[in-house]
Amino acid sequence: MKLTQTEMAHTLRQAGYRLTQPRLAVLQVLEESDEGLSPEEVHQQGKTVCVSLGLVTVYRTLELLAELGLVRRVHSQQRCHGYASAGAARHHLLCRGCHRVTEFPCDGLDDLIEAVRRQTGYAITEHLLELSGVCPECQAKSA
Amino acid sequence: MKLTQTEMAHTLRQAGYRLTQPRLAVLQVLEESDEGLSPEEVHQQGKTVCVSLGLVTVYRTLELLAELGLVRRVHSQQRCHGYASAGAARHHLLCRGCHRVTEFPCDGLDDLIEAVRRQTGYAITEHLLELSGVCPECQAKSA
DNA sequence: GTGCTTGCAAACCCTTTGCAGTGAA
DNA sequence: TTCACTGCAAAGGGTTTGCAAGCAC
Repeated sequence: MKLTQTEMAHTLRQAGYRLTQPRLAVLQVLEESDEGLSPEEVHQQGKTVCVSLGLVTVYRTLELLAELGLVRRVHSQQRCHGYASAGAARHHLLCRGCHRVTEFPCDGLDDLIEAVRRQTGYAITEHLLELSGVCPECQAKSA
Repeated sequence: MKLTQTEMAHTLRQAGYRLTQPRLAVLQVLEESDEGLSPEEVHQQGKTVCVSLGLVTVYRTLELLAELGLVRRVHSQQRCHGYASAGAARHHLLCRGCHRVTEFPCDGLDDLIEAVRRQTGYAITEHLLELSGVCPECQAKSA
């Protein structure tokens, strides 16, 4: 699921924020990329969309967009501070070859979480599941 | 599963490293704590065990111990660079109240991973599953 | 026109590196 | 005794903050 500019504008407006070129640029970069990007990478690619884009603004924008749920933070062993466009799922599949980030449906997870809740007594409110491996394309390349 | 000093000494020796006071201190702190600790926290607590312990040594020791598999890196939305004593599992349950890190058995995960592999074609080599919520003790406190 | 937003520069903090003294084997 | 290890100090790099100029509304 990708977010359109219209949807984004609406979300920003509703939260009392303005729709600006830098914000559009950051979101566009994340939507056009399948990878989890670092702030630095977002800045580099964002400058092709909004020439005057500053790194500081990227940081502020990423924080804002993450707060609004328009982008999602991606943590992994390799790159700890990645950002990706927000889809519905919280489950990420990382390719260690090309760093692309894919989301996948994860039907069995709820049962699993329920089992853990029963065993431990925790009230579980969030989960983070990241699988990493090699995507079909990179497997083909290395073969 | 906790590691004893003897086991640790053996692991270090086998890899060609020396068993030193700072290394013992760092491991002891992580074993006595149920939380995922930041390098800074390990340093603070470690100084009660090894008075002269320096922060730099904590960083170097954590990296070494992680490499040897004696401690494990813990990533989460809140604290990105945490370390915890290594157990058998890779599944962590974080309490957002007291920051304790519990490990839990996760029987259904292999099936889930296999399903994702079939759907996506990825060769999945690693996984990271972190659940977070509120532990029973913290639930009781806030009640 | 108003004031939220931006970009630059500088401050900040966490982490890493260099080096001489120290202690484990 | 040897040399891996430590701790200090300083460098390094990524992130945040302050402020005047610039746009969205």
